[in-house]
Amino acid sequence: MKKYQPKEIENKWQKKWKEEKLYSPDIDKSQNPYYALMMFPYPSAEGLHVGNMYPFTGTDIFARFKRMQGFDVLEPIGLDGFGIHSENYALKVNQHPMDLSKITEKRFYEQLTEIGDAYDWTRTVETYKPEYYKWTQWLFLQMYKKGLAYKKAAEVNWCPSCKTVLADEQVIAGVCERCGSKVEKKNLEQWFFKITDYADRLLDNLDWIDWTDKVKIAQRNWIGKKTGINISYKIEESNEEVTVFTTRPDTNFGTTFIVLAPEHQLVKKITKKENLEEVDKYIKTSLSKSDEERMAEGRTKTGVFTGAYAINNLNGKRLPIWVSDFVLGGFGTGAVVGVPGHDIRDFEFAKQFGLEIIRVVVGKDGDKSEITEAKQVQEEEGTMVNSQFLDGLDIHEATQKIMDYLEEKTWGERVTTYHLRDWLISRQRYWGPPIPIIYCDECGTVPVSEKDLPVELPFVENFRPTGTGKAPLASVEEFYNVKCPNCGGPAKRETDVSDTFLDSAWYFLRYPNTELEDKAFDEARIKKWLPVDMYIGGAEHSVLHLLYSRFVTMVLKDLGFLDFEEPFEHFKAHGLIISEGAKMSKSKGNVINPDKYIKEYGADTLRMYLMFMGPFSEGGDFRDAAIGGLYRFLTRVWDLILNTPEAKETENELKTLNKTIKKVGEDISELHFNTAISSLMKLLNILSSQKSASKETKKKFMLLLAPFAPHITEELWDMLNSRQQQPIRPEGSRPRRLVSGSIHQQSWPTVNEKYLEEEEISVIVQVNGRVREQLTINNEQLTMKKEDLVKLALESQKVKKFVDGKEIKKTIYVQGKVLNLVVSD
RNA sequence: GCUGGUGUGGUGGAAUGGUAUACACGUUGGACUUAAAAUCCAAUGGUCUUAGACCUUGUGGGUUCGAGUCCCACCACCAGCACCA
Repeated sequence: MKKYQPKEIENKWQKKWKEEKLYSPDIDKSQNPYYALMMFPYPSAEGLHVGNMYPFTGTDIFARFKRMQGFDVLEPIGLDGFGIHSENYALKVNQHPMDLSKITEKRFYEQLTEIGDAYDWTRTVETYKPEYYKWTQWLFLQMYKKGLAYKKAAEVNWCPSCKTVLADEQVIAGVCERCGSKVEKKNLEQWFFKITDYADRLLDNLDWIDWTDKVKIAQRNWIGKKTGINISYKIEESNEEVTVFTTRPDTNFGTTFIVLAPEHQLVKKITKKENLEEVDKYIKTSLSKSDEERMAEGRTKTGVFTGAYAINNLNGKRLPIWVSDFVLGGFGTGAVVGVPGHDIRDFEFAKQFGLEIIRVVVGKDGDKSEITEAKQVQEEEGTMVNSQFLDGLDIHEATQKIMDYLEEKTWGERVTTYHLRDWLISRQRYWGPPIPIIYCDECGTVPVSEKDLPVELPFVENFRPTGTGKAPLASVEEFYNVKCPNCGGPAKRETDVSDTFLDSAWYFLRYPNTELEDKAFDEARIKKWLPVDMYIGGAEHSVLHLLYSRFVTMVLKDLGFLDFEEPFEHFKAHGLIISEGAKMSKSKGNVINPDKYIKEYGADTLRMYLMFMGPFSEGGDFRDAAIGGLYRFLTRVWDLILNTPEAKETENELKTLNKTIKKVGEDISELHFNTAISSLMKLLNILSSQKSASKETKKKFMLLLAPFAPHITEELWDMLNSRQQQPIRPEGSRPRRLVSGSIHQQSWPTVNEKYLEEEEISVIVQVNGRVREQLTINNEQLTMKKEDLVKLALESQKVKKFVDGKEIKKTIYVQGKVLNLVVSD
């Protein structure tokens, strides 16, 4: 009797699958394409931990299921090895990223092989290889041609530790997404992509794409579309006007002051002589404040009076103009109206400096008194007061009415603003694709010609970031000194590299096209394989990768390269596997290595354990306490298939089997792997308790288990069918689909509806909503009248006991489910 | 502060408004064994001495014949955003 020894069988099949190219669909000839993709990973040389393994495994189960459903599944893999992440690690271990990437790649692919994922190993993508980043640079050029890539000087986020600028999306609560350092502001000239041009489309499409809701919500919030109005005020003793942006013009009769951002260009023009010194001092200190200092200040308001006044057109009220850094230069018009009665920040500011507070809204608490405390500040709801023609209106009605009024008087203009900013893509680092731009004194900014791509990243011994605002490539003369492609005169290359998120913003287009050298992608292949049918990944990329990819896809559509504008019509976010209550990280020392579990129990057990732990969309805390249970399950499966006598199938067996086929299929489709596994366990329990199973049942059980535990099922399938040796195929030919071939090329079993019907139905009998009895009725009795059923129920002593001596007031019957008798007390 | 989400046995978790605690782990008892491991069988939410009854899905209300599920309020935790006007 052969024992279940995972180690022996797993390596054997992994090798065989790879040799036979079992999971490589014919890209050009596939009739029924299905593209299943797990979000592009950026592994480090340290290897994957079980938290990393988790989403790969779930995606693989789903993809294997789709393959068995008859699709030609493309399930590719690759890695994003460029970027700060990999470079910082290289710095830490003091190795060159170019050398390190080779180690990382090897280790990563080995680990994914060991876990048994069904990747198409013939078409991998690695972002740091010139044959890939050539096309990343090509993408930059397309952006440039379309006028969507531009260079400007701006206040940008600077990470002092990574020594590079960062995109807004990469600054999390004021710290660098990668290293956690406090981010500073720096004024630098940088390349941007005009993602804001696509804000509305990025927002509107969210209505129809099938994505995990919380990710859609995060994108909506990030795009942050708001409609409001720009109102202009005349400034006393001046020809200037100040324009403010507000979403709450309804409260405009409550305006008592105006505040400008320190960098607002009007500040210098309107400040009175006697206030000039103080204002200058304030601006200097506030602009030199680091984000850290500003955060430390919290909500405490600082500010300074300019001495100037604006006039409110509505009521002629004089509004003192202040300067404060709670107003952001980069949002709206960089100026706000101060309505301290109905905006908490304005209230704090007014309190700080003793400015007037006027109530113009009464909330539902009915408080009409003077506003002296923060808790009286009404922001969300209420009725207008002290506002002339707005009095008595609900604030939302008032908002529309006054907007109409202000526009009619030409004192204001409705506008839409966004939280989304343009995507800053320059990085002053080494490990990325050089931005393909040349600067010529004569011709100005000249894009590198497409035929000259790639602009290869040279091997630079000292790749350390400089911290000067210039990239390491800026000290490599042989790199940056070039001839202008236009005039032939001396010119210099751009020495910044692009953001690694650009590498990953289009990789899904490359997978079906990896061997093409003369184009990024082939039109026919794109038509066949894209958009991605199922995309699975982490919710942490809601506003990074997922937003950028959508933007890039839209641009490529507008340029005529694609015929769709949403790359991922179905996106499901997976949960996170944490450890000891925290995300796994080397620094916390809570990383769990999968290798030891694979060694001890095998990959199949680990796969199943990870999936059984809880819902895939939730993740969970990894404790290995229960992993033995899954190993036991697989051992019992082994025993069932090989050592349990075959017999004619029983009625019960067929019923459970068909129920399980239905349940497992539905569950995998919805990524409910944990419940799919539990129903497989139930099936096993029934088969082992009856101590026999038919050959057909055994086979179907194997098929259902195959996506979860691909090795053991392949081995058992092989034994069940006493498969003959595969004929030796000519070099490079594709494996034929053989009837007795791999289990992973078989069809998913179909449900026989006949066995889903129950001929005995149990109806529960409740008295006053409490369960008292369970009646078993047959199929014909299902349609019996309520009255008859009540009679039947009353025959039961258990029911009688609770009904006797009481009046039955009401009966409710839900067919085949529940009968509730309502009796008086 | 804002926006989402979560809260169920000793543990991970399951439950289209209709038998709460499926499945698994753990624990206890038993079988096998000289013994242990492995395996198999049984029990396993709580209270009351048992038949049986009552209680139980974070807390408090509500809707309903019937609520873990729907509504309101609150508490706790998690995630994302945040001086965005």
